[in-house]
Amino acid sequence: MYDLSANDVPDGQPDEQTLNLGVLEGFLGFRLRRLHNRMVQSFGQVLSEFELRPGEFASLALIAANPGVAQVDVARIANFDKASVVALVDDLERRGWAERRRSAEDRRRHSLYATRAGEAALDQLMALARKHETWITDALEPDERAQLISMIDRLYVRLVEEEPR
Amino acid sequence: MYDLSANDVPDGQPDEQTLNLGVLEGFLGFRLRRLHNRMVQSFGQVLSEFELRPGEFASLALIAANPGVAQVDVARIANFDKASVVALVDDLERRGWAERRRSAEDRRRHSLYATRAGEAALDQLMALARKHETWITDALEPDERAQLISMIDRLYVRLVEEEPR
DNA sequence: TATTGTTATACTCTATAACTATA
DNA sequence: TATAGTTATAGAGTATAACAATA
Repeated sequence: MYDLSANDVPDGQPDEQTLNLGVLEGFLGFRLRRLHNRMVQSFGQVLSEFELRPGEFASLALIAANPGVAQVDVARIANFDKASVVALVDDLERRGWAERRRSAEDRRRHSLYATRAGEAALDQLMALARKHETWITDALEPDERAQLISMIDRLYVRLVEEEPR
Repeated sequence: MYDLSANDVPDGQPDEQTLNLGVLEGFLGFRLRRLHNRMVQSFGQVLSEFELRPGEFASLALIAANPGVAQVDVARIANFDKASVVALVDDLERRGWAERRRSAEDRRRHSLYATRAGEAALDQLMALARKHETWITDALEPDERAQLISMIDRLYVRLVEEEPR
């Protein structure tokens, strides 16, 4: 097993399997990038048959859960730029999984809806995604998964609400 | 404050501030991407005076903590591709913060060393980074930070060691 | 044959700015 | 004036493949 934490490798003789993390030890950003990167790769492999990007998956899920939602709100919740959502929804429409309808109340807005095909696709995708997530989070104790999500959300809210210091 | 969790928005009337996360509720990948993205942005703002990429920071820290380390080991620990490390070390050399020396034992390898200037820069960078991290993780309870890192590491090890399912 | 470092290439994700139509 | 969506563009991050030198 990889040793991913600090250790006592003497200077000048770094082991091949283990490395001293030095000042990165206890550094959240480093661990987060590393994990996120692996998860994107792994998730991509699991969904490779669909050739679906994480952003499309997330957008489809948000649209299905919030019929009539505007693009700008999808962007805000998923932390996308509104320009990125344009391309994501383009893709979803091309697949026939979602559609834009001009909002009657506010004609600047596109109300987004998942199609029947989109709902069906989401079911399939979720079955795969849930299996994948379960496999990963089996590395945690039963109650840690909810704890982890709670912590991630609190960190995210902190970053959204205030300026970096 | 943003409501980032599920709620009872009725179909067809999604609120502007809150959105139903639907199947994404409890979905780790989604939360992780959102947080990671914000942290990269925020960290970039904090270190903007250095015009330093997260990868350079991590590489410098690993090299400083492991004098003589090979590029391939930096890549493995930080989860970079070995080709990416070439560019990162190029940058560090250009700044005068690190240097390559051909290894005597294995002439395929470049042994990496932080320079005095590199050590000094790392001190400055770490002061800023630590301040930033402290500000963010103040959103957590005192013992949660260590818990979080422990969980992230266990998830990462799971992903590194086994094939996705 | 396998590994280390390198180069070249391409693709995804994201950021930004400018534009339009609507409010 | 401000907002929603769009377009165009550029940059960062990463993955892949091929190659030379070395093991």
